[in-house]
Amino acid sequence: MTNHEIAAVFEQIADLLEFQGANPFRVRAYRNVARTVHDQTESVADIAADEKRSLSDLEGIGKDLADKIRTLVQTGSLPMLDELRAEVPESVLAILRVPGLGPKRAAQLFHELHVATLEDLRTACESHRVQVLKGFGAKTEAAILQGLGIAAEAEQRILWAEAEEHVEEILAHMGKCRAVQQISVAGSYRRGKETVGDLDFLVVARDVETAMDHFGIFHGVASVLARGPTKMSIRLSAGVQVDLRAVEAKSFGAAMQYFTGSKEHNIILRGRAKALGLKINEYGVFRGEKVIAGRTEEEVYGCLDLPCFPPELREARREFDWAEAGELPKLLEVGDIRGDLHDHSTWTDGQASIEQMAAAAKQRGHKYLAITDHSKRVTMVNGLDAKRILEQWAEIDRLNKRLEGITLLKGVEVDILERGGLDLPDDVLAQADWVVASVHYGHQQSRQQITARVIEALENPYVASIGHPTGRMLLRRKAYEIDMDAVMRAARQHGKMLELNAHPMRLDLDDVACAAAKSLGVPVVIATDAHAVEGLDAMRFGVLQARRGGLTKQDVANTRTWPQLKKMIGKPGQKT
DNA sequence: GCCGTTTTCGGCCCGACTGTTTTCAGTCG
Repeated sequence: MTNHEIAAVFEQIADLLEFQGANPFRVRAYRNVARTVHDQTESVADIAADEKRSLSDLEGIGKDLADKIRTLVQTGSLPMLDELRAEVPESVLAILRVPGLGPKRAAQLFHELHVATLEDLRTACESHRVQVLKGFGAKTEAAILQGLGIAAEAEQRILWAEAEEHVEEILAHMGKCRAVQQISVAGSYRRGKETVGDLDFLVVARDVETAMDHFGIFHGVASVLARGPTKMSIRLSAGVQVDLRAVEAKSFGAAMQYFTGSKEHNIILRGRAKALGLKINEYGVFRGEKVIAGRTEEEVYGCLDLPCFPPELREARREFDWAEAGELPKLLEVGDIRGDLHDHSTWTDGQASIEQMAAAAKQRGHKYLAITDHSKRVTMVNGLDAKRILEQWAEIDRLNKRLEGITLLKGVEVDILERGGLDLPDDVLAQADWVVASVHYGHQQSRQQITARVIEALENPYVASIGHPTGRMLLRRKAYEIDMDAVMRAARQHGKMLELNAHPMRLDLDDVACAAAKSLGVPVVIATDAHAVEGLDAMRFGVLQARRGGLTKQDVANTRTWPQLKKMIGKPGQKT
C-alpha cells in the first residue's frame, strides 16, 4: 500500500467525521496523519512492517493512529472507515465541496431534507425547500445553486504555470492603479505548489476603495464573490477564485507571512508564538497589546528566533527542525542549472532543428544540451533506429565543431520495451554521451511489471537516467503506476540518476519524491523534455519543485559541468 | 486524537465576511 493510498483513507475518515460533527481537533488529527503519511519520503507500509521501528515516532501519530495504520496496511481495510461509510453515504462528501457549504450545513441538509447527493441538493434548492431551513435563507439557497455549477466543474485546481499567467496579468493590471503602492502575490502560488486552487494578492493602497474598484474591472473577472473593507474576492472567467486583501504597510510582512501559509506551517508558528507569550496574526506580532514586528517577514520570523523560510519550504514538514539545528538547506536556484538533458528535435517529434535548439539553449545560459530523440518503438513520431541515430550523432559531431559556447550531447530517449529490455542495442547506446530510458508503452501492465521493466533499464550500464519515471500527468489520470521506492533503491544501487521532468503538466518527481531521492543520495536530473525552443523555459517549474523537496545545488546532477557529469555516469570501458 | 521544561487533563491559530441573525454561527483560508 502506497503512502498516497494510506493518506487518502485517513483523509476520507476526516471528511466523514467532520460531516458527523465530530470534535474538530479529532478531525484535524486525522487530517494531520494523512498529511504526515503523504509527506514521508519512505514507505510507511515498510515502517509499519519493521518491528524495530515505531510509527508513533512520526509527528502527530500516537498509539491509536499507529494501530490504525498497521491494520490498514496489513489487511487492506479499516473497520472504522467501513463503519463510517455505513453511517454516512460517501456521496455526501461531494456536498462539502460546494462553496459555502461546510460540515454543519451539509449535515443539516442530509438529516432534515435527506439530501445525499449533488443531484438531491439541486432538486431541493430548485423546489425552494432549502431556504426555509433554520439558518438558511433565499440568498443562501441561490448561492448554493450557483456553487453547484462550480462544484460540478472538474477539479478546481490549475497548473502552477497557468496560475503564473493569471498572476502576471493581475500584477500588471493592478500596477496601473495609482492608488496601489505595493502589491504582491502570496498563497500556495508563492509556495510553488505544482497546482494552485486560488490566488491571493496583498495590496498596500492609498485608497483601498479605489484599488478594489480597479481590481473589479480586471478584464478576466466573471463575478465579484465578496467585498468588505479589507477583503475582496472575485472569480475569473477561467474559473479561478482570486482574493485581494488590503493591508497597511506596517503589517505587510505579517500579512505576507500569514497569507503565504501553509495553514499547517502557520499553526505551528502561532503555537510557538503562544508558548513565548506572543501572538501572531496578519497584522503583526504582539506582546500583549504592543506590536513588536510586522513590516517584513524577516521581522516576524525573527521574533521567534527563526530564519525567514523560503516560501517553498513552508509546509510544516522538516523546516522547523532544520531551522533549529541550523541546517536549513540553501536551495537550488535556476541560475545553478548548467544544461538540459532531455530534449527533442525535428528528427522525431520536435518542432525545432538541432541547431535551433542549440542556439536557444545557449541564449538561456546553458552550457550543454542533450538531444534525446525517441527510439524506433515510438513509431508515431518516426522514432530513430540504429542507423538513423548514428546519422544524427554524426550530424551533432559536425555541429559541435561549429558551435561556440554550447556543447551538444549525443543522446537518445530509448524506449523501455513492453517485454522488458531497451529499444536499441548496447553497442549503439555505448556510443551515446547521454542515454535517457523511458516508458511510453504498456501502461496497462501491473505496477510490478512496469517497476521491473524500469529496474532492468537501471541495470543497463549505458543508461544514465530514467525519463519521467513516475509517468504522472498532473490534473489527469496517471499514465501508469510504479513502485517509486523500489526504483529509487535500484537507482542508488546502480549509481543512476532520476529525471524530474520539468514540463508544467508532468513534474513527475514531486516534492516528496525529490526529498526521498535526496535522502537516498540519488542525483536528480531536472530536464525540460522540450519539443520546441519555448519548451526550454520550463526549467524553472522543475527547479521550483526541487526547491519544495529541499534540494540544493549539490543534489541536482545538471548543476555540474559536462566533464563532471560524464564522470558521474561512469560508463564501462570509459575510464574516468 | 495528540501532546506535555506550565500540564496525563485541557488545551489545540486566528480573523474576515456573509447571511440570518437582534448578538452570532458557519464557512473560509
